[in-house]
Amino acid sequence: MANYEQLRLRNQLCFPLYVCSKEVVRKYKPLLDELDLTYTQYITMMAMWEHQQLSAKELGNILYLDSGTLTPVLKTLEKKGFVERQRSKDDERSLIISLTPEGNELQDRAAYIPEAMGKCIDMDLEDLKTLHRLLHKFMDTSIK
Amino acid sequence: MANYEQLRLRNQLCFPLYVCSKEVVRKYKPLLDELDLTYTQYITMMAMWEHQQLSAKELGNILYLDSGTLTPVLKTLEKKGFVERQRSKDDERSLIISLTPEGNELQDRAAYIPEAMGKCIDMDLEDLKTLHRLLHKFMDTSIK
DNA sequence: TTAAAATTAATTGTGTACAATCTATCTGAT
DNA sequence: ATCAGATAGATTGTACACAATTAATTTTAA
Repeated sequence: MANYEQLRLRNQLCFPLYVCSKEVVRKYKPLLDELDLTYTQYITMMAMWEHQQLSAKELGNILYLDSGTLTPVLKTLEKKGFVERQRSKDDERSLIISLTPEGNELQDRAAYIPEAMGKCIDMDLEDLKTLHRLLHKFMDTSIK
Repeated sequence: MANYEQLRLRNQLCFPLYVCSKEVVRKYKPLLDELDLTYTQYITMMAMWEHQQLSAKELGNILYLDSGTLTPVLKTLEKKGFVERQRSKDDERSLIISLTPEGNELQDRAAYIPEAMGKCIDMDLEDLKTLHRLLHKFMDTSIK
C-alpha cells in the first residue's frame, strides 16, 4: 500500500489553521454571549466601531464575506438594534450600514474582551507576535 | 469618543486566523471538486487513509468535530461509496468507519493535492514552517 | 441615446459547526 | 442482579459560508 506522507493531517498547513480558527471562535463564545453577539456579528461590529459607517460592499471587503453571508448578519444586527440599514441616496444599489447609539455603547461593554481572550492563550508574547505577523503575510500574499 | 485600539480587527489574532482558514479552504475547492469531496469530507478521508478503520468517536477526536457535524459527513461519504458505517459487535453504541476499495483508490487521485496547494501559496518555506510550528503549538497549549 | 455590460444586494440551495437534547447501550457499585 | 451514571451517536435548531442565480440600478460605449 502506498504511504502518502504528505497526505497526513499533521503535515498539512490547512488543518491546524482550520482547528485553531474554530478553537478561537469557541473560546470567544462565553464572552460574546454576554453581549448577545455571535463571532461573525462581533467582527462586523468591530469593523463598524472602527469606521462608523460603511456600505455593505465595503464591509464585505473588510471582512472577506459575501452578501450571502452578510445580508442575514446585518438584518440580525439591525433587529438587535446595533446598526441601521438604509439605501444610499446617491446609488440605490448600495446599502449603507451605520451604528446606532446602542451599537456605539456596545463598544464599551466589548472593550475588555481582547484582554480576557489574551489570558486564555497560554503562549509567550513573542510567539504570538510572530504568528500574527505570519498570518498577515499569508493573507497579503495568498488572497486574491 | 473612545478609541479602543485593541478592538481593531488588524490587532486581533482571531481575525487573520479566521480569514486564512477560510481562504485555504477556498483554494482547495477546485482541486477537491475533481474528487467530489468538500473540505470537511477531505480531512475525514485523510484521517481514514491514515488509520484505515476508526470509530466515529476516534474520528471526532482526531478532527476536533462532534457527532452533530460528523454524522451527516459520514453518511454522505457512505453514500458516495468511500466509507462503510457499521456498529461495533463489541459495543453497539460505537460506530465503526472503514474504507471501501473506492475510498482507498481515492487516495491515489488525491496524492497530488498537497503539492498543488503548495504552489498556490507564495510564501517562503521558512515562514511556512514557522507558521506550521506555531499553529501546532497554539493547538497544543490552547485546546482542552 | 440607448442597449449592453457592470455593479450591488438579496435569494436559493448545499454543507458544515456546534450547543443542547435524546436514545440506546454499557459499566460499576451496591 | 440491578439501577444510577456514563458513554456513543443521532437529532434538532440556529447561524454561518459560499456558489450560483436573480433583480434592480447604474455605467459605458456604440
